[in-house]
Amino acid sequence: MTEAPKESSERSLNFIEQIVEEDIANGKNEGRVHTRFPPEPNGYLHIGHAKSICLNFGLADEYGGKTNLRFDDTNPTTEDTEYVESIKADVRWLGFDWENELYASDYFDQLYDFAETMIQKGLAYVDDSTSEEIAAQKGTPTEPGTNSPYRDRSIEENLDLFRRMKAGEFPDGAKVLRAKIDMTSPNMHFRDPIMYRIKHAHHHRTGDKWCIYPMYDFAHGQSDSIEHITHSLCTLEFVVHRPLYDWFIDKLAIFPSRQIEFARLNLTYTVMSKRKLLQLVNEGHVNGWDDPRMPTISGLRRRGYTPASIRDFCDRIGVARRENMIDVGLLEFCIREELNKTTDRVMAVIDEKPLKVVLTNYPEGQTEIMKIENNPEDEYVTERDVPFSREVYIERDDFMENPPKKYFRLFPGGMVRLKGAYIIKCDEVVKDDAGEITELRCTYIPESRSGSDTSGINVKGTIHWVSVPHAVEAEVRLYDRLFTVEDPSGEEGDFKDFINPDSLQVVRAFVEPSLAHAQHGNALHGGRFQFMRKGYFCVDPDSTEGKLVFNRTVTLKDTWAKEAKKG
RNA sequence: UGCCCGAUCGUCUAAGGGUAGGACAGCAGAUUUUGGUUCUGUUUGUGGAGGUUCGAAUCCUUCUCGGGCAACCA
Repeated sequence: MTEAPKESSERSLNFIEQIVEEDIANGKNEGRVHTRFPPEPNGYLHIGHAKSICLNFGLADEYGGKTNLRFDDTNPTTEDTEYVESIKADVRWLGFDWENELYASDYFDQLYDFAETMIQKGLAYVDDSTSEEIAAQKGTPTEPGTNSPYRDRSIEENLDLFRRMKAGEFPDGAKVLRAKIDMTSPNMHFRDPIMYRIKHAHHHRTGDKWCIYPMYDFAHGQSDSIEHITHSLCTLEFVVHRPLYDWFIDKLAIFPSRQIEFARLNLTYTVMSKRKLLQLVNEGHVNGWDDPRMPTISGLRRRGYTPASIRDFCDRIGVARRENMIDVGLLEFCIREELNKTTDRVMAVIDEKPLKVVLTNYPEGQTEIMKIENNPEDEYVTERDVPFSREVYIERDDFMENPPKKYFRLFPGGMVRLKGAYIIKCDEVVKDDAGEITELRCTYIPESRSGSDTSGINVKGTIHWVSVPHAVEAEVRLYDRLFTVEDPSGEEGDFKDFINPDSLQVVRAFVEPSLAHAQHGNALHGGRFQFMRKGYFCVDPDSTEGKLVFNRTVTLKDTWAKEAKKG
């Protein structure tokens, strides 16, 4: 028996949990809950799969059950072990552990026997029609189909032919095994669906043992059944397949799993179909499956997303049967919320041409070590050393010659605090012949040192900075949404017409020296940081000792940008 | 034009005959050495029409709208 489900008074259940609790209450399957995550190993996992993974593993966890990882590998021509490995890595990275690692191909012998059983019951026949002829026989959703001329072959002939298909006597496409149901059924899937086809192809696990392979519709339901899956969760497009699965299960008299369909995840400003993602990769619109702009698990990982933030996201979006389009802002909220608590604050001036600030009254050659807190969110706040000197870089955005109202950064005659250091006052703007600002000459207020400020001066703005002689140069990759419209797939025309040309911006930055040896991966918090006032960043795997590369995971919320836009 | 799903704030998601609630987003304010965080307040919703009922988001009818189904793909 499983543990009793948690008291339902407080928590509201989603429709799947309600079904599961009803089933448990009714003593169905002895109260057992066993789910499965069934990817086809022909592509990389994306955030939509994460929803399914969290659902399946989460449900089993919640009700003391188990979850199998099962690869639906019934089509050897599109599948590969490369995908098997990436899928396993992604599921593990998300934080889940499967009960059994299984493959639909484990059941090929069993499935073959099921097929013979169907023939023997007079419920399946070998059809010599071409695929075009079969398509024509199917009719259309509004017109009934017609029977194949091979539909009434004898059981003996069907058995003989099917065995010879298995033995490799016929070329690809010469024959198929079809279920004998009803060519006039209003459900297209009941119009004598194909059960087996001939493919003389090498399978990634069974090698050359088979030259006939079952169709998904003749493998999936039975695979669930064989594994005694109690609740088989899948997406809405399989609703119309369910009666067929139930029909096979019934005719074969095997364990009936209960299929429950939910709406797949759609995210704004991206695409989620494997076909479209593959196209983006193959046509070079992105740099591979793990491009940080991709909604793939590997892309999100490289972008700096954490497993916990993705799980939290999947939790927040809920699950239902209506079509949905989730605001990508929710995903960003989830990662900000976690990174705000876990990352150290550091300073990076992200600017191709940063502004040099010279403190005219600060002694030449002097260096002070400022103690700056790492993360104010920590219960026990720690500090790090940041060198300060006569010349510092700031971002050009943090200075304006003619500031608008409510601008409280630096401007001529104005004052700001350099984070963790001194308040400075802008005395002079130096320009080159072209009129471009090359340098700011400022004075610092010696009594305003952070932590021992006796100046009595109150400034509105605090900006970040990096000491020029101590600055470490780095490459920073700034990412924006991959598409310019919320629903590129729903738009007229090709979805690729809406690719955002500015989704990747590579810029130079100068970072504080504490980051000089920042590393991808194993370092504290996976090499993730908050660049103060800019956003959350992580060290990219391209980074080396000599050349730092950071990815921007997400910006900080920027109410000033919003204000400035209002005008 | 057949069959199958579905329709609750801008976006998700609760409420399963008895006060339409939460999250994100938005807006306003407070705090802040990050225009961040945090805190407080707040705008916004049951697709239409009938019916059952003391009472309907919820049950019934019907309309409208959205999505899916015609691969030897999964």
